[in-house]
Parts: sequence; structure tokens; C-alpha cells
Amino acid sequence: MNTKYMDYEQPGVTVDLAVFTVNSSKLKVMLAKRAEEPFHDHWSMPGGFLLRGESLDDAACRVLNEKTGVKNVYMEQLYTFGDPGRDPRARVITVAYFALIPWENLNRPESKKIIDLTWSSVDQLPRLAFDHREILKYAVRRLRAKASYSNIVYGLMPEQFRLSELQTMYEIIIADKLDKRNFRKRMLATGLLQETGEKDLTGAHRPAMLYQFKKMEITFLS
Amino acid sequence: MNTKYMDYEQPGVTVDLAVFTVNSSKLKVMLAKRAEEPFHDHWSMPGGFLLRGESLDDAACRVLNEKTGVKNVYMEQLYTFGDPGRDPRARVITVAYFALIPWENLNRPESKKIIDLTWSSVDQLPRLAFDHREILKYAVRRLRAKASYSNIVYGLMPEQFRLSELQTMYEIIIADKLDKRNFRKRMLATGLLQETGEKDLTGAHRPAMLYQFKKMEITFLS
DNA sequence: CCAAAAGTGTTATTGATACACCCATGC
DNA sequence: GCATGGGTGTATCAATAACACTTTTGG
Repeated sequence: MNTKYMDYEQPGVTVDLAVFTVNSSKLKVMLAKRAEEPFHDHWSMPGGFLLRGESLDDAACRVLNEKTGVKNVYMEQLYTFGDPGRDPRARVITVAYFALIPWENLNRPESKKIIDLTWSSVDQLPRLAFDHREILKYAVRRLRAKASYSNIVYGLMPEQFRLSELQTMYEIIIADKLDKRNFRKRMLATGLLQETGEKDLTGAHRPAMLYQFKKMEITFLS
Repeated sequence: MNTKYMDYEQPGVTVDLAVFTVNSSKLKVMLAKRAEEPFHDHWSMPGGFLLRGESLDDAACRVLNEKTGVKNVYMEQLYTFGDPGRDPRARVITVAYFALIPWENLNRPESKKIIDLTWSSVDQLPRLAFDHREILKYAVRRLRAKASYSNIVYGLMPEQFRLSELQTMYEIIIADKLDKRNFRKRMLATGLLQETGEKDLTGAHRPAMLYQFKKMEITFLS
């Protein structure tokens, strides 16, 4: 095939991130306020252009770190969106990623000052730039699906937690109630949890055993 | 963020296709012989650059049609590979797709003359260009996984078929034997199959009822 | 009548679901 | 001592897995 005369596209390539957390019993996604045209002042997924010599995974991690100061969280490639016209300026294709961050990690000293960022409940999204609404809907579907057959929910939990907190996390993600006894049975049967020996005394009532994950079975990108 | 002075990448964007079929009881993947550098004369996944104004899905369908003349087969986006250095000439990221074609469709009058293409058994891949070995391994994993929880195998079946042929197809994909009675029970229970009323008299023995799919539940890209 | 693939049900096992009470602590 | 969330076991149901013989045709 002769490549010299064909009308190739030399598109811009971005990564856009669907960053999820759970707070106030809601599944929330991170939105950034756009400072430039197009869609000036609209909310959008945090993202950025791929840099020279940078892998896609690296770009996603970099963008996440720039926005939140957070590293070492669950992240995976989601899907690539490239319809012509999705960016009114020029042809831009975006490789979407999705990331999970425990809410507790976002207020640590090492996490940067978050400006022009907000967390929006996924079922009350504002008007979004580009095709980001579609991308986020896709991301939520994937998260919900994976929650029911994988241990991906772990990515949203703090270091130590009560089993009831883990259950609540599942319930928020899948938007359904779970049976307490069956849940605990199943979780402990996976063998992925271990007691820390410590107890959570912060509650006003009977202290709960604290658990942690033995090892992360879900994949983290550095 | 000021975009003027940063070192953005303006990569080439390709689509590469993992096109599967089954023939001679083997899961096979389509390979194209490269006519140009780099990797001249090496085998590679069929692929091509994204054209101006063309969506990713359209590009994948176009490439498939150019190579095989086939349209309207099961196709889905697989993953996007963009490591720097995966193409020695320049930065090229590729959106990989995977497609399923019933072997029978490949020798129809409307299918083009296939030149410099071959079908390689997936467990005996030759040395491949770029990172195509890695991509194909990923594609095979996905196909095997989906075969066990979806009806994706339908994409490899001809219009009409015997249940034993369907079972054999499953067995080849997942590389394992299935119990005949349980398999038939389960397949008929899905409600997706219907008898055609015809019988396959081509065998040397007791004729088998022929089935077809009521409607395609798996998604086809145009 | 023989070879070869088609076709057909029942039982056992496993995993998932439903369900209610006592326990330990803080106030 | 009471309010609150922590913690525990069993019985039922559904889904899956194991398993062998009869039927129909061509040659």
C-alpha cells in the first residue's frame, strides 16, 4: 500500500480520566473546570495531551498526579473515543482511563491543593464538555459490572476498615442492599482479607474488628 | 494550563485488527505480510492509518473490508497500545479491534481475493512485527474469556448449523471438552436458537436438525 | 447389520439466598 | 439499662456437573 498520497489524520491524542471515589454515601466522579476554549467554564473529565516519549499509562498517571497529588491507586484503561467532531477545534482522540481513589487519600498532606476541581455524584452530572458525559456513563457501567464479579471495590477502601464499611461500599457501587451474613461469609471466604488485630473504637458502640487486604490482587499502575 | 510551549506528541494513529476464524479445528488469526519497512516481509496484524474524518469504528470496518471483502461481522474495540518505541519509525498509537468471521464467509463471491494474507493458528504464531504478538495474546485472552460468559461464539458460526457444530466451536475456543447433554440443555434454554426445520443430510449418518440464531444479541458494527 | 453421529433425563453436588437473635460497648 | 451497630449458623433453592443408552441414517 502506498502511503504517500492518502489523507491521513494526524490527530491530537489525549488521556481523560474517570476518577471515582465514594463520599457521603455517594459514588462521585472528579470533574475539572475548563479554563480555556472550547467549552470554557464547562466541567469536564480531567485530562491532558500525551507528551513526547510518554506511554499512555504514564500519561494517565501523570494527569492524575497533577490534579490530585495521588499516586499508586487502581487505574485501568477504559476505552478509546475518537469520533470526528468530538472536539470542535481539531481531530482529537482520547484514551479514557478509570481510576479509584479512597476518599481518605484525598486529604493527605502530600495531596496537592485541589483547585477548580469538584466531585459530582454520578447520577447528577452537570452539563459536560465534549463527549465526556457519554464516557463517564460508560465508565460507571464498567465499574458497576466489575464490582459484582471482581474485587475492584478494594481500590476505594482505606488501609484498614470494618467489614460493615466494606459492605456499605459495595452497596453504594452496585446501588443495592446486601445481606450482612452472606456478605461477610463470602468476603472472608475469598481469603484476601486479614484481621489487623486492632479494633475500631471510634464508634459509639461495640467496637468492630478492623481488616486489611492481604495483598492487592487488582492491578495498580505505578 | 498553557498549552503553547509543552512538548506534545502528534502521533500517528492506526487501527489493527485481530481477526479470528476457526478452520480445521483450530482457532486462527489473520496475518498480513508487510510490504514495507519497518518489519518488511514480517507478518503482522492487518491494520491501517486512521483517515481524515473517519471514526475509529469506521476505520476498523474499512480495513477489514479492504482485506477480506467481508462486512457485517462481529467486531469490538479491544485495547489501545501506545508505548513509545512500539513503532521504530515514529510515535504511533494503535487502537486494536477484534473481529470474528465464520470461515464460510471467507470464500464467498463478494469476498475479495486475499493476497499476502494468511491464517495462523493462535498457538503457533510466527515472529510478528511491532508489538503484535502481545496484542494478539491479549485478544485471544479476551475471546476465551467472553466465550465462557457470553454468546460471542455466535460470531463464528455460519447461517445454519448443527448443535454438535456449535459445541465443537465452543470447545475449540475454550480449548476444553464439554458434556453433550448439558451443553444442548443450556443452549436451548437460552432461547436464542430456533430450529430451521431443515436437516443436515450431508453427513454419512443420522441427519441432524439445523438451527439458527433468532436474532443477534451480540453487537455488530456496521 | 454395522458404523457413526444424533438425541435424550435423572441424580448428586455445589453455590447462592433467605432469614433472626445474642453480644459488646458508650452514654 | 438501653440504644446501636457487631457478630454469628442453618435450611432452602437454584444452578451446575456427572453420567449411558437408544435412535436414525448411509453404506
